[in-house]
Amino acid sequence: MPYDPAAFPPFAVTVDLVVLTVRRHELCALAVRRGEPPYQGRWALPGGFVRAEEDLTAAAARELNEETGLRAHDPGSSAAEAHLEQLATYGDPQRDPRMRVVSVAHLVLAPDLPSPTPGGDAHSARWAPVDTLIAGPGGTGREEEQPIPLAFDHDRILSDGVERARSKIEYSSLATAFCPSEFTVGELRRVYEAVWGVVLDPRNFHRKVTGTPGFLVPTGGTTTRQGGRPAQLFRAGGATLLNPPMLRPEV
Amino acid sequence: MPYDPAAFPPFAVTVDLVVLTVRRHELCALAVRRGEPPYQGRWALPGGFVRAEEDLTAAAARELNEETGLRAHDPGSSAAEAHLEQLATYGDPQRDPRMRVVSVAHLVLAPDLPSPTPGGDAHSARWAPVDTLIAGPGGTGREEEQPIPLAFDHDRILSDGVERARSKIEYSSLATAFCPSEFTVGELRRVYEAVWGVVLDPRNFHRKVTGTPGFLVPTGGTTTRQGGRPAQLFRAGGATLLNPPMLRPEV
DNA sequence: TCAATAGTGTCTATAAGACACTATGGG
DNA sequence: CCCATAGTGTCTTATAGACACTATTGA
Repeated sequence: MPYDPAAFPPFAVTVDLVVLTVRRHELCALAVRRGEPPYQGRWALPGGFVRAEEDLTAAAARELNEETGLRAHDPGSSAAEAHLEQLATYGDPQRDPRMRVVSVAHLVLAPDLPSPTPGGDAHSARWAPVDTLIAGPGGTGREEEQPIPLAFDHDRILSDGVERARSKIEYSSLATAFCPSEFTVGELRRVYEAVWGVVLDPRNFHRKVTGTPGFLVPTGGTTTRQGGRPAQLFRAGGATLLNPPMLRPEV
Repeated sequence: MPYDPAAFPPFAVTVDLVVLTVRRHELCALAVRRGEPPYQGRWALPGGFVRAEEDLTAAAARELNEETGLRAHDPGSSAAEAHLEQLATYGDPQRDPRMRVVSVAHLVLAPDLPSPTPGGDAHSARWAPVDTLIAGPGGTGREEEQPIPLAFDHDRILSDGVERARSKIEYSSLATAFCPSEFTVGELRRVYEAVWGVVLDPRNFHRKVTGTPGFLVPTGGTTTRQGGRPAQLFRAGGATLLNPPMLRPEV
């Protein structure tokens, strides 16, 4: 196992971001339009090179802030917060036609942003329902149309990120990362329904989440922003792992 | 977002392997002794550079075969099989004092090998109980001694790999990857007990695993290699996800 | 008034945990 | 014989899912 620093093959290392949010009861991902070849004009995931003295997580957080203005889970910051975690690394030798690029993909779960178009240098960025970006498990995209594939291997990265988010809200309290800092049980339920693409029983859901210690902390306030009877407002509690988990309906 | 191929900072990319097995009722990991600086003489995880035209998974499988002779889940091969999956990527700028190295760690779950010392070019390799390599959650290693830290950030990589294995056997049938091709329910239970470090009720365990469709397929044979009444032999079934999952006792 | 959502209670089926009991080999 | 492990059955308790019912707002 000779470990010769001079003989290593050179790689470029990038970070790509799967940024997910829930808008209008739909799971949406952030996509940017490529302005140059390869894949010019196609939609892609945001991302960029890791700098020479930069940690991988720091690079992902920097790209996220440049694209959306979000800060990655930075307590005490005035900027909006989002959950950031490493997703997986993609390094097929052919994934970029120009050179050997290894991309460390990260997953971001963000609350619905007030500004529909993110700021920063991403002038041609949009939130797109994931169904319009990638084909669903049934093999068909929304409205019976096949979506135009994303650039590079970003279809696969996005699919992996969506599946990670879908499974992770089962056994963790991460679904609250899609909500504003104060939210109602009904709003949290609509997050689950949008991410999983199912309909949940409001009464059993209420009993489940309010009965799990540490999941939700009541703030004392109420809101009628969803219409109907005023609902209690909650903040995310300290619990990160849910035991027993939320059960995703199947079949 | 300028994407200039000529301006990227050069990285070295390696794969590191967390190879786990169960030997004598203990969860063990493969460790190799470093023969050169840095960290000369210290134990480390096996690994090596990704070649210029090699996929990440292929590089991990190659390193695994060089170190242990195992093949990664290659049906139809005569060599022993093991489960291989990507674990996570580690890229702290300071993790290797010589240069910027990004390591894509992989997790391997292997059955107990007949040869106690793996072959290949790893003359100073050993299977070590994970408790003797890293401190447990209580902050103490086995026998009240603090283990000597592994080279680089391999303590953290090994911890992450062990935790991944512990949680993954809850909701998947991956525990069978630690078993030979034919095994008994009792042998599978001892795998769970070794990986989780707990004692499970043999009767409830038997009812649970034999009642989960697709988990185990009886081969018709029996064995008395564990002593006592002859036990049925099983092969791993086609199911990969267990629903409902195995429950890890807590507290 | 009605429409909408919030929230509670009750029943049933499923499954986990505890544990008594029987079965079948080897020394 | 005893001892080990394999395998089955039974009881209790926790909880998911279905769903009846009440509560509180705005239009």
